[in-house]
Amino acid sequence: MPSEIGGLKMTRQRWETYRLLMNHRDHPTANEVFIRLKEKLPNVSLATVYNCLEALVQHGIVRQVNFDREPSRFCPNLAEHGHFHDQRSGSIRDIAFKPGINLADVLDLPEGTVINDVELTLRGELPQS
Amino acid sequence: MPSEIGGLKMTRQRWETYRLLMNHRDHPTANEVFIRLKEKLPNVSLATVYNCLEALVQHGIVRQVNFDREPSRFCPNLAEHGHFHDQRSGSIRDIAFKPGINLADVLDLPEGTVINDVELTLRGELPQS
DNA sequence: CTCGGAATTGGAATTGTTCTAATTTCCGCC
DNA sequence: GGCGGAAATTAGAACAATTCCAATTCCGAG
Repeated sequence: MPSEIGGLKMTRQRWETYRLLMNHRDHPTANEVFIRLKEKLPNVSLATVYNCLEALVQHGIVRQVNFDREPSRFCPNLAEHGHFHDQRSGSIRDIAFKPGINLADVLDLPEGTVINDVELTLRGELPQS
Repeated sequence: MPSEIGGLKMTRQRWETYRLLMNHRDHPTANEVFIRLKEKLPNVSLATVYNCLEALVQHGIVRQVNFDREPSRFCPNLAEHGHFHDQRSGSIRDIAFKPGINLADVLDLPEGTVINDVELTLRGELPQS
């Protein structure tokens, strides 16, 4: 276990939370993380899961993704990207921008606007593959 | 009062809710709508406000806007646009796409994807004007 | 006018998240 | 190796936005 990531001191719980997100990148909710984490750390509490996720989000190590008012989901993909919720399967999939596209370039923002955070979510149906 | 809008039968409460959103387009929360609506309809209940907003959203007459896990806000601007939350003033402002830009064109989506809904939110600082 | 379905209402219930206070762990220093 | 203070973790209570529920009111067709 590294002693820190991105300036955040790693503890057992933070590290396992992070590893879990990196390992299956299926955008789990806090509660899903909690359930999975208990296999590794049987005494972990839900409060700790929230604490760890918040710490990771604050340090820019993972991103928090919100679909409407559903429970927040967590994503370790740090590249600028959106999220597509497939209404057929219920799954959530990362959506990249086309090469060379910068979101700020396609928006009609006043000169000098500072963007600190962007969230792009889509809902629809992916083609039956 | 029209008898219906977009297929939704208008009632006194739905109509006043809609008018209120159209009149000051400052992205109020359900609770803010409730407080304002009481001036016109003193006996209105918060449950009704939620019902009316839901009916309007379902019929595509207004849009529901979510910033993280904050209370939902409501917006009668139906054009495809994003929302910018100015961290300095706390205000929310509609952001149009640059002319000719279609969001689906800049995203790397599989051929045949159907998009039913898009939500784009930004957070940052608008220039001091 | 009257009946039936839809809308509205107030309050209770639900749910994801945050807070609190108590305990445990971590880490530099003796 | 033990000690002390700070930070992290824990369990459970609290909270806030929203939804549900049962009772009442409204509205339009006949």
